[in-house]
Amino acid sequence: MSNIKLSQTEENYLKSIFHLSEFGSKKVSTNSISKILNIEPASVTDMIKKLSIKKLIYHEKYKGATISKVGIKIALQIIRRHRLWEVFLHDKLKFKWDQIHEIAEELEHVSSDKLIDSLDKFLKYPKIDPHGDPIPNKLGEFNFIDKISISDLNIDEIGIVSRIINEDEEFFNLLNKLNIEIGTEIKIIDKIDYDGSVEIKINNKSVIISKNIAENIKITKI
Amino acid sequence: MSNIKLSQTEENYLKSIFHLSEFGSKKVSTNSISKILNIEPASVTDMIKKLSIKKLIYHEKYKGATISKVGIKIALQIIRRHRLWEVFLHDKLKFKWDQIHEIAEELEHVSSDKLIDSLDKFLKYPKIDPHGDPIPNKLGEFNFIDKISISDLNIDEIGIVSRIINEDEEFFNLLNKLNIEIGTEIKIIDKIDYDGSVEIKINNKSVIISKNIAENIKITKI
DNA sequence: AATTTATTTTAGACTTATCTAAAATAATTA
DNA sequence: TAATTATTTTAGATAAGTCTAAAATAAATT
Repeated sequence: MSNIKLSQTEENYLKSIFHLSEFGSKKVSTNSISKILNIEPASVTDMIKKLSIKKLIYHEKYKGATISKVGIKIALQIIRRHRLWEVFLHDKLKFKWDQIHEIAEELEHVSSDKLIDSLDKFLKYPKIDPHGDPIPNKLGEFNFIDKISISDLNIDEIGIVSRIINEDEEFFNLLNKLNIEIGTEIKIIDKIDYDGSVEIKINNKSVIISKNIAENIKITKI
Repeated sequence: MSNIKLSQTEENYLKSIFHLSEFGSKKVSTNSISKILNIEPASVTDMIKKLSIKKLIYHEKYKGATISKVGIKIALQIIRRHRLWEVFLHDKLKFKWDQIHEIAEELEHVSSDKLIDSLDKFLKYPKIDPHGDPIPNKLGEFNFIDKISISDLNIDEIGIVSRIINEDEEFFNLLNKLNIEIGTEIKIIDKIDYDGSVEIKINNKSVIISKNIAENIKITKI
């Protein structure tokens, strides 16, 4: 299998490149990696060379990087590890939704496959993490995520909250206050043309949320 | 508290020095660290200097190192993390006794205190790890471990297995075969003068074990 | 006590991952 | 399209952690 042993740093670059490439479909610029990882572009160039040599990405000078098949496969395993640990932290250790990401960033680099498969089993093979993001299985397969947000529903339509984009503590607190979590049923009461705000009903209580908030909450239409 | 953030490498050195010093009571030689960590003496000297500057150890040129109070405190926290993860791997993920050490070596470096305290709670504050070693609490306190082994008992005395020294797979398999685990009651039937072998009774079945085996099994006399 | 052996340290080099400053290339705009 | 601006790469430097070879010191042996 993916017997290429990568350093934590290489894993972090690869994961970022995968995310930026939107599942491998887009070229990724040196600058965008630089911004996401908070590392100078010159350093990014060095690592791009290194990952190219290992054939995890392809790279043409001055033209951005593309992640390879093997690269995608490895990235998905890192994401699998990250999300399984998030489930563990949230469900078992009772961490709050907004505190799990940082710790999972460290745990995801622990390299034992057996550990991850045992953890997966222990957690009963979860399909999504606490943010609603899908968890790849050991083959890298996963369910595609919902692409529509509350803003995309029409009046009187109903959706189930499936994913939270923003991972800030403030956003978490807001959702708490609104009684919104993964699985919450939301009905659209009104859409305000003026600024894109949306009036929604949750547990029979109606509130108005801003366009920005509405766009950060992905839903499955029912 | 111990807000000094150490690298994984520094943590590993400190842990080794702590173990070699026998709870801080003995001077530790450069060579002994070198052997335990499989790193050349010259490199060990460099790290000794580094840890000295941070006051985690004291060091006089050519005279060995002594671990400091602060060093001990930090070492105990690393050991706490290691052993709690071992309990998790063994009890929750159902790893075998001999497969947990290596993975715990990685997990112990994940640095969140909140993570470890939550894990401790989740595991119901265990006092010993699967090898029978004591787990320090968050203040670094722990129960002292038994210092006598099967060899130290006299004929007709009874002990409870409290700790397994040797962590090899072979030794694990042997114990499995003998039906010996932490908590097993063992009675001394005979001690063979010729080579120090010991005849013992486990669950009413009697076997003879070599001196070496007997010395690797610590017990609490009852 | 003098010599030999073992241990520890110094000196200098290498790798990984980073940086800054400058050069090369690409993209944008006037 | 020429000039300006932005992006990317190169060149050279630095810190952490390692190495080998040689020097310094300590311990053991004759």
